[in-house]
Amino acid sequence: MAKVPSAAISRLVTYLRILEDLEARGVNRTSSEQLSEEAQVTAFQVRKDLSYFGSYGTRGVGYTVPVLRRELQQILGLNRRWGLCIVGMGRLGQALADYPGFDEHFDLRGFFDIDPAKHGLSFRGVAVEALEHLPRAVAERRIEVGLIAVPADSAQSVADRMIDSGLRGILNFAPVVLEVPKEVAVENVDFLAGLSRLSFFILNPRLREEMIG
Amino acid sequence: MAKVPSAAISRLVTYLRILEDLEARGVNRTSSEQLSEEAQVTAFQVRKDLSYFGSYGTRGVGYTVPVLRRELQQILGLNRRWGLCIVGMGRLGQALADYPGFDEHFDLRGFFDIDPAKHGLSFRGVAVEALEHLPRAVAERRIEVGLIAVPADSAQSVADRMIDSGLRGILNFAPVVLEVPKEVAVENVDFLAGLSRLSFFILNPRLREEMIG
DNA sequence: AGCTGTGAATCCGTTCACAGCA
DNA sequence: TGCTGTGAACGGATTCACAGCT
Repeated sequence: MAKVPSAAISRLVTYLRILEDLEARGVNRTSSEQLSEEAQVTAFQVRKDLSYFGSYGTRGVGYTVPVLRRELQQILGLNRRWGLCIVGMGRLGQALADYPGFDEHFDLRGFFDIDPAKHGLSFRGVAVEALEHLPRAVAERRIEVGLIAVPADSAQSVADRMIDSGLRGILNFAPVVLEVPKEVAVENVDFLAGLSRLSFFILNPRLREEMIG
Repeated sequence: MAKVPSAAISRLVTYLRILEDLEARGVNRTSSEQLSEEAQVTAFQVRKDLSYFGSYGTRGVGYTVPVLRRELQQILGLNRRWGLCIVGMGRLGQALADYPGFDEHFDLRGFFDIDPAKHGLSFRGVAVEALEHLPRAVAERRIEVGLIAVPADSAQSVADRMIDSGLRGILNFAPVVLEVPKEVAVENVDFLAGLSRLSFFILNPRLREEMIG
């Protein structure tokens, strides 16, 4: 299964979300056409994206919602729950700690902060700890993914400690380009970058149209 | 200036951030080489990205930090502040309301929520209002960009009201694909999608390497 | 000599047309 | 017949080599 465009992975996440929604609404059968409308891509795109990983539909018929949902979960690794920790329990970290959306596929197993004033605060029944506890927590609680919610100037050092502790994936909310070894996966979720892009697109509606997006 | 890859815009945002940082540290001169290291792209990429918009450096010498910073601000529309409002003052909306990073280029001019219990709460000296006030606020306070921090199932209806109110740009934190007319710019900042991708990349380090990212 | 700026070449992702199967 | 699955064509983005200034 080599040669998958990385943008395809993002679209798989979207398809999965749509399928989970369809399934919750009791829909049993769908098609590349329907998925493409919901995801706002072409039906070609949907079929091609799926074909990188296998054949999950029935020709002449379509896809069975629970079947395709399960396959996509499997592909994305969302057929199991991942252990997650948050470093940086400022307002953003706290808001994320209480965000209900994690529950489906992720389990919050640790909160860390350098500020002693935060230690002992509790979210979802889990206490905030000193950052020094990170390595042990990662090992003992099977934490695989770390979420960085600290200011930009300490994000790199937090990332370093996460990697030293054995985390293999980092979700980075700080507006910096992290340097990490290639075996560590990083996703940047920098909403300030999104805002900055918005201003450009508002100024250049014509150009944005040409870019399709 | 037609034919700009849309990914180039994201990189310009990164370059700008690096330049602001260099300038704050008193650095006056830089090069495509230095910028490329910080942004983790190639120097070719940096020069090409800039060349879509003009020639801002000096051959044989490099770039003058404040000059290039100003040019990028101009291109991205960040040489002025944008009026911003947040709809959905749950924990995420509240955390964002207090996030200091906005200040440089954005000005929070309104908070809205459907829940009357939230009305009157105040952040940064601005009170939370009923969603019904949105159209008037947009017109009277020059609000250009709206940030959606509501649950997925009400995100589309909030987007509709934002567009009716005259907002031209939407930063969407809800995990849904919004339907908007093409003259409205949307950025999705869905961190759950980022997490879901992470799980895939952790499972497939080999494949991720092939994808470069 | 040195670093930027850019047309041309290459690479990669998306689109397409249609083959394959129910 | 109908919708999926996919090799081939296309187009857009990145890489490159070098021309252009200072």
